[in-house]
Amino acid sequence: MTKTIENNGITLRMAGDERREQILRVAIKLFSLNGFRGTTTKKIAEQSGVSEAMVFRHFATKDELYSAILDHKSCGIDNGILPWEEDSIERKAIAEKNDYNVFYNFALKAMQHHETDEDFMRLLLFSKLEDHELSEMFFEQFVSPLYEFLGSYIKERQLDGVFREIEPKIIVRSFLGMIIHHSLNNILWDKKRSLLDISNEEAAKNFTEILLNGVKK
Amino acid sequence: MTKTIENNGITLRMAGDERREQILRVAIKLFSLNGFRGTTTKKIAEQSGVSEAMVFRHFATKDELYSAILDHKSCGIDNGILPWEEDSIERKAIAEKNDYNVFYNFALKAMQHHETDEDFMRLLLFSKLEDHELSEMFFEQFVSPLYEFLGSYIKERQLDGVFREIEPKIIVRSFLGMIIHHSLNNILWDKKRSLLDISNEEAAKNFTEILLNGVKK
DNA sequence: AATACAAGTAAGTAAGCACTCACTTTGTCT
DNA sequence: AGACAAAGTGAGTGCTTACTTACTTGTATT
Repeated sequence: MTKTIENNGITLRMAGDERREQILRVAIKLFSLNGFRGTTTKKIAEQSGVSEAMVFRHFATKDELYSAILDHKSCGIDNGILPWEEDSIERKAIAEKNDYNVFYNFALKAMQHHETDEDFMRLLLFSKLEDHELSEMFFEQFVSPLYEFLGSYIKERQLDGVFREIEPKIIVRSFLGMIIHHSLNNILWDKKRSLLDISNEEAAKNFTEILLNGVKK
Repeated sequence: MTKTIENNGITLRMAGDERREQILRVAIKLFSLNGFRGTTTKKIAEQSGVSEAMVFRHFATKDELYSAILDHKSCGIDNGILPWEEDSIERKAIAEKNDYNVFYNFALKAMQHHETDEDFMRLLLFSKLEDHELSEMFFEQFVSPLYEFLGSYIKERQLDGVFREIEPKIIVRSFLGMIIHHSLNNILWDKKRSLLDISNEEAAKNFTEILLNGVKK
């Protein structure tokens, strides 16, 4: 077993697994900032503090390095359990049919997550534009189940006679549109919040109120 | 004056201006598909049916070619007049304070435009991620005035006592979120409409109804 | 202390990139 | 017909890229 040794604060040697993970972290950061094509293996090596040869010892090709991100960043999915399924507040709100809490809590958690993982949002956008597999995987494993989840709650509330008879998927799209577009504005287009500067709580509250008043009977 | 000559359907020689515009059109297409970094001057030359040297006769550098797009694609702005300002239906709806028509017509026109100019949406996304100037320009010349336009109508209707007292910009963001997120889904994430397959008219109708019920007193 | 193996590197290679230059072809105008 | 300018090219340039090879260094175990 090799051990990490420090000398004047500069790491000299690492165990294989540690180095592998470090290179991966650097790669994720650079891919999210500059895209796949805009990131060179040389830059990845430099920022990892090793020679380019080491990058290729751990990952046979640049493509393999990209693919390894798929395993590392599992789209926020914990061994098959989706984040809204294991959120106790969300589950309670659904059980109680507390519409406001269901949508407010979902929106807030989503926007908080976007805020703490800007890299992933940029990675997703790049992967779609540059035509890599990450976006497809995310769509199948995350977005599709999400439409199912929110859609079925809305259908339930329509049967309860509380929501108007609108195609549930359109309601889901409207709500996700508000949330995702807002996050995209904050992360990408208007980082300085010159158009609109509100807290996640305020945004979640307003989006939820507009949606619920919009679909309630 | 040179003239375009055809031989067996293959264009042999073009006037300078014609060739310049053709190269620009090809470049726009390729940049929108593969991004700036993903597009080579060789490919641009090939698809334009000329040698690489000709590309550099018309545009000194690849960067200059990108910048020329800014003049060509003026973001849908006709010498300073924004599309919603010259739309007669929109102006009529605003004069009559017909809320449904104001929002429905805006949403429909926007989504129709997105549909016919997918290239521009991809170009915008790429330009933001790859950090080019196009997105900045679009933001200042188009998005900012749009918030002003919709925001001031909403404020007016709040003073009329028809809309609830919500920060107008939040309402604008909610509405644009529905529209843009829907277009982005259609163009980028879900081209096959596997999640939701509705016409622009249906989408505009539903988004408008949800928003107006959401903000009306 | 010797060994053995993993971590690490310097210095490549071939292909691809943006960009150049010396040159040829073509249409127009006297 | 001959001169001239503009349209067009082939064969480069030097640089960067992903990836390789032959080699050195460090350390845990015997």
